[in-house]
Amino acid sequence: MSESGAAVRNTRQRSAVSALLAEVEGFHSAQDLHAMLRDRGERVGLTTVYRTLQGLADAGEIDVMRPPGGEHLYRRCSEGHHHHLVCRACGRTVEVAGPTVETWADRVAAQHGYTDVSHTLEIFGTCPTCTP
Amino acid sequence: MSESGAAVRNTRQRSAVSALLAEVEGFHSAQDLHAMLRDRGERVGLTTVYRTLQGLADAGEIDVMRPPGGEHLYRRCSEGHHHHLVCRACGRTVEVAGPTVETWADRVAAQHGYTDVSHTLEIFGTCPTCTP
DNA sequence: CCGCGTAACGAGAATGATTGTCAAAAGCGC
DNA sequence: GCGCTTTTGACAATCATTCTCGTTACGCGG
Repeated sequence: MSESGAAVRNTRQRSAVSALLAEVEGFHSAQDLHAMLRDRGERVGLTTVYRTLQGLADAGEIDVMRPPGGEHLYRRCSEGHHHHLVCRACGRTVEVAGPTVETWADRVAAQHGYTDVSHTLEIFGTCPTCTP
Repeated sequence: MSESGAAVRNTRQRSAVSALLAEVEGFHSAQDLHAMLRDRGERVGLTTVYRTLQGLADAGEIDVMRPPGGEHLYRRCSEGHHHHLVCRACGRTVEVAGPTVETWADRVAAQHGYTDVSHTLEIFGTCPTCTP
């Protein structure tokens, strides 16, 4: 019921999604990834892609971003906590670490008595290549 | 066509939305605000609420937040640039200023050659009242 | 004060990503 | 190999937001 059993199974579809995320670069929407899998010949349902991505996100194995555009974007990222510097023209992404920010956020939250703190931070700009 | 004329008109509906935002506290969704206006007896269309909110957001008079939940939340905030510390249980919000973060973000972006930099930052936690 | 041109309004339909449903198929332990 | 349980997947449902387009009314010049 809630313990002892194999709570997570190893399925072909799950592997396919993981493998794909390991290969592609940059952020992609769920529908994007679904289309790529289909092109590869993998038969995976859209519903399953969504479910798998949510699972991976919960497990902390991938990062989720919600750009102003509206769709969720997923990406396989390096292990530690970090943030993203995204070009708003071409989408090029740079991972940046900001220990100062982490500390500051925790401190500010603590000052107000908030616990169980998390935060989201995205930086948008125009990269050198896209600058006219 | 594009100049000299009154590009923006002063309508009853626009005033109503502004007035409502001036009174309420915390973040509210567009549909939320629309319902409140209706309760007040103001006859304003949902479409107009969306349009007005977008306009105010573009003008920088209100802040927009995109919580994991999925809907856009709007709030009348203090003038300067700042961020939000939000309780994920009761929604209580604290405005916080983070000069360090601003500087850091600009510097990091500049190091990578990115220009025209902006950023979004939200801090989530559980406020003292909601802590078990 | 009156009338006109144009921006804003509003009701409903359209859009489109995400989530729910439920019968069928496939893992994993035995 | 067998059976129970999880997972899958096609399709429908949901729901916030956007679009359309005829109607309304603001603001200004006359």
